[in-house]
Formats: sequence, C-alpha cells, structure tokens
Amino acid sequence: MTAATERLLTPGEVANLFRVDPKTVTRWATAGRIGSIRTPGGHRRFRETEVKALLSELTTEATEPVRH
Amino acid sequence: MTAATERLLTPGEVANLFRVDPKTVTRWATAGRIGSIRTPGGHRRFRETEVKALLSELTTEATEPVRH
DNA sequence: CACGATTGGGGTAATTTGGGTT
DNA sequence: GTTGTCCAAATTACCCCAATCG
Repeated sequence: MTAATERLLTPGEVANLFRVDPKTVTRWATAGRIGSIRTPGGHRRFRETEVKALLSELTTEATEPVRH
Repeated sequence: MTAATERLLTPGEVANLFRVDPKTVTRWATAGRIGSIRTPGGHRRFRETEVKALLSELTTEATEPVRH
C-alpha cells in the first residue's frame, strides 16, 4: 500500500529551515516564489524536495581559503 | 475504462498525503469537505482519484524565478 | 537622506492537534 | 488502527503597520 506522493513540510518547519518567521514563508507562497499545497482546511503545506532544492540553490560556499 | 474496483485509501494514507493527522481527515469527511465510503464495519475509505484530484486542485506552483 | 522591498509584531478568527474516553 | 465525542493548546491564516535592509 503505497499512497506515495511526496513528503510535505508545515510552514513552521520551512520557517525553521530558513530561520525566518512562518509568516514570511506564507508570503513567499503568496508571491509565487515557492509552490504550496493547501489542505482542505486552508492551511499550507510545502514540498520538502522543493524547499531543499531552494535552499541549496541559494547557498553559496566560500571560494577563498582563510588567510592566517 | 470503468474501474471495476476503484483504489481506495485509508484515513491514515490520506493524512500522509496532506501531512495532517488522521483525525483531521475524519473531520473533513464529517464536514463534507471530502467524500468517503463506509465499510460494513463502519470504517472510512476514500477514493484515490478524488483525493489526488483534490490535491492537485489545491496545489499552486511557483511562478516567480528565484533571485540570486 | 530617500526609496522600494522584505520582514516581523499585533490582533482576531479559523484550523489543527493531542489527550482522555467509549 | 479506526470510530465518536469533548476539550484545551498550538499552529496557521489574514489583516494593517512599523522597523529594517540594500
């Protein structure tokens, strides 16, 4: 029985990942910067893969070594 | 194409799809927000097609490109 | 300093959750 | 695990507005 779809995250969980207020995550969804899924009750859920992709997409690693 | 046996989902499976508590799914059924089928034993089952349709109806894709 | 965009706080209403019980 | 109900607490939604950032 695999009703497999995709793991979803709550607004609060996404907010913790970005270290932001849940309200801000809601704004991202409203602005179309991130896809969202509404529950029949009106709450939002976010795809984990999309969130993590967004995270790494916006991540920049250091390119220069530290000078001592 | 008439599906002789439509695939049915348990409350727990529907709950996983929406990232919600099984109790909440039951409330949706009671509130008429989602159709349900009763087994002779009194348990609920949900049409997979209806659930998936509901899922895609409530899904919004990201429209704005990510700013780098 | 001014500007636009983003963010977060406040307040209220709705939804969701989890415990305890049958 | 699921049903049904009650109830308290946490989370979220949605509004406006001030503070902050680049």
